[in-house]
Amino acid sequence: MSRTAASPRPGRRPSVKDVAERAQVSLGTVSNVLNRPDRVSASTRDRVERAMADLGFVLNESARQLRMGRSNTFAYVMLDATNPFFTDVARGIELAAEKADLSLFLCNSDGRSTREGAHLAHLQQQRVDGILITPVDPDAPELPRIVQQGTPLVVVDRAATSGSFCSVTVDDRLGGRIAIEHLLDQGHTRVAFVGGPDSIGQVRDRYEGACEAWREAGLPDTDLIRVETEALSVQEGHVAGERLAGLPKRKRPSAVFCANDLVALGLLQQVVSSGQRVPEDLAIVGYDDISFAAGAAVPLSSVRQPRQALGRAAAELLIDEVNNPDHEHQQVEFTPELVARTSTLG
Amino acid sequence: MSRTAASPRPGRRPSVKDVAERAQVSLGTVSNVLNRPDRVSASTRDRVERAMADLGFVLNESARQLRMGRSNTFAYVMLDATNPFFTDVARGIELAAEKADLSLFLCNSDGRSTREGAHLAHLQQQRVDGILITPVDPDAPELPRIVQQGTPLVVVDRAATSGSFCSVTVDDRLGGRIAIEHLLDQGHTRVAFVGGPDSIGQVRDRYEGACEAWREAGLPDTDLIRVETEALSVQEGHVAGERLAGLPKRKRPSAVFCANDLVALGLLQQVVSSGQRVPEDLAIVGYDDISFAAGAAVPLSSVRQPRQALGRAAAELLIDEVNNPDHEHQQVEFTPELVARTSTLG
DNA sequence: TCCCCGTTGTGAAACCTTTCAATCAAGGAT
DNA sequence: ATCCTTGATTGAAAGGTTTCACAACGGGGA
Repeated sequence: MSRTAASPRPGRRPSVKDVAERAQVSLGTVSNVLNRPDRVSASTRDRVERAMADLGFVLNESARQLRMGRSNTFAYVMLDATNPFFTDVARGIELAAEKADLSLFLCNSDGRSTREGAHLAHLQQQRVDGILITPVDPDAPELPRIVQQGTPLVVVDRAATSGSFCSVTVDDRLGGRIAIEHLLDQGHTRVAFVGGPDSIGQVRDRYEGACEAWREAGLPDTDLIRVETEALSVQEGHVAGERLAGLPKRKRPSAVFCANDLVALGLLQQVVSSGQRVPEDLAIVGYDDISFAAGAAVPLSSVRQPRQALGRAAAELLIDEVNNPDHEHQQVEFTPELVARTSTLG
Repeated sequence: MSRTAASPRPGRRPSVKDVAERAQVSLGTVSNVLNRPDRVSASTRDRVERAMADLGFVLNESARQLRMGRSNTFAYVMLDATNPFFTDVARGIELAAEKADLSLFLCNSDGRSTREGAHLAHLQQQRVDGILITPVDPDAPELPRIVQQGTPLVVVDRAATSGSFCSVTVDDRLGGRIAIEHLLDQGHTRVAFVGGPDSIGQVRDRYEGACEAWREAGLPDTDLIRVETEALSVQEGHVAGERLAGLPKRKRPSAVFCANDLVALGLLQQVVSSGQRVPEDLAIVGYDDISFAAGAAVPLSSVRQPRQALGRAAAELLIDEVNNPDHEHQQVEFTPELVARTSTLG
């Protein structure tokens, strides 16, 4: 392949100054064409616009930001960009941001604190107007520090512990509770909770909710089995399925509650392919209701979270914080909802 | 909730100047601490660093960029952030970028040209060092224009038509061909191709490859049925399943080749839930081999693309273009590979 | 004819950083 | 005592934009 002729620019890119020169106007006028077109006569405006087109002028956002002190940009630091739950949340944020004429950058921490920290530092230096984040650790001291240094921040899908920012969550304890109550309704008295690691707050809360409901039903603690996974992935669901199959028959649960749908789908696949029937031999309920849940060959019952709404609410809180001097930090909590499908209903 | 005491900053954020003042050094020295720490004595360095910490100094990236003329940032404009294929590509890009000490911003065009255009304009203004993009339309005149205006660009998963940039692709015709050849091997003589809309280049190419293989096998064109969908989603796969079921029995295919895995999974679910067996009644092969494919209750055969490698290669080409004055544009093409699972093997 | 006002256009200052030539101090060699 | 060298520090310029006080111009009213 041959290198195509490079653009004929003389090293530097055209600036407003160049445009001004070519259009025979002052620098300020060019800026006016850009920002207050009404304050400049039609004829000069034309001239300036033609000059911009001829030169291939592209405004330098760094310079503008430097001058203006704001960037009209939000960023969302996701915990796991490959989990459909988070991409849906991102979609909700994006829609709200678009409506408010803000750009949105997505960053992926991939569950690693170091990567998260690097992203945060960079975003702060970029002077984004606000940061949305689903943090690896919501108690990390960086978060309040960032706010304190002047960049507003909203935590998504975890509760704010520090009082210095808003948060938007779904009630994970309640989610755990309704999942278990549903299984109890179906007559199950021996159930496994599959998920982990325990360092993930969402997992802890869902498990606790499950325990509460279990105890209230008067069932013995020992009949709610805990199977801990190393991650919330399809792969780990598979592994968990094998571990369950290894249990002596009488200890085996008749139903499983998975900490998220990825795990549930992995488990489902393992269970079905090993010849068991779902839900007759084993009922399964997942969490998140990602779009693949309904599409599984045994449609998966799941605890639905309002994913897009979650994102939208978070973005709106941030927008308020940026624009409204009387903003007060809020903790918004959504309510999950059980979607019962074949995997628990026979 | 009460508003927590705002940070005690006096309106403005601390700049190097403030740091310099507090540390009793000149402005240039602070910059040296930041950029060439070796060129400043240990004692002053300490003093400066303490001042930075005390003031909560955060470097202003806009100013730096303005001065330096480069941002050390790439961006990837994705076609569909909710499709696992693209998030995996993004992951590959991210890993390569991280290794080269570049930040990566992700943008989602969501298949809409207008959104894509808005993102591109904004990125150009931000002066990102380079753009990776899976375009809605690879022939859009914006792409060469952006390059011509000085921002290098690499097209991902589509071939470059203009000679002004690199591209990284997977051979979609070959992918279509091997999918069909696999089905022919299994003895199928009546097959449907499901996917659309036809405006998507990937869909066209895969279909053409399929046709070629079909003709070479000497089978009549009419026995390769075309079922066009409105999008490449799980939902649309479902719809397509219903349409197939509506065909008179003798016209019904014994196997289906889907343009991507989302469609295949939707179809699979519809087929299974309507009581047919896979692959006995209907064999299914998908495309992309996303992680949910292996995890489907009938594990899905699929044409695997090297997703992460695709992203990595694209990022590396862009890095070369940015750093190497002798860079020559290249079209890199990867080869897809069939992964046979239960959905075609019984 | 003169004054005032509204409309256009101007030019310099400010935003914050990096760079580079120049200065300064101190110590070693002559 | 003087000169050189080395290493540390300085100060000013540059980078592209927006803003704002101001000038220039023309026209309407008195």
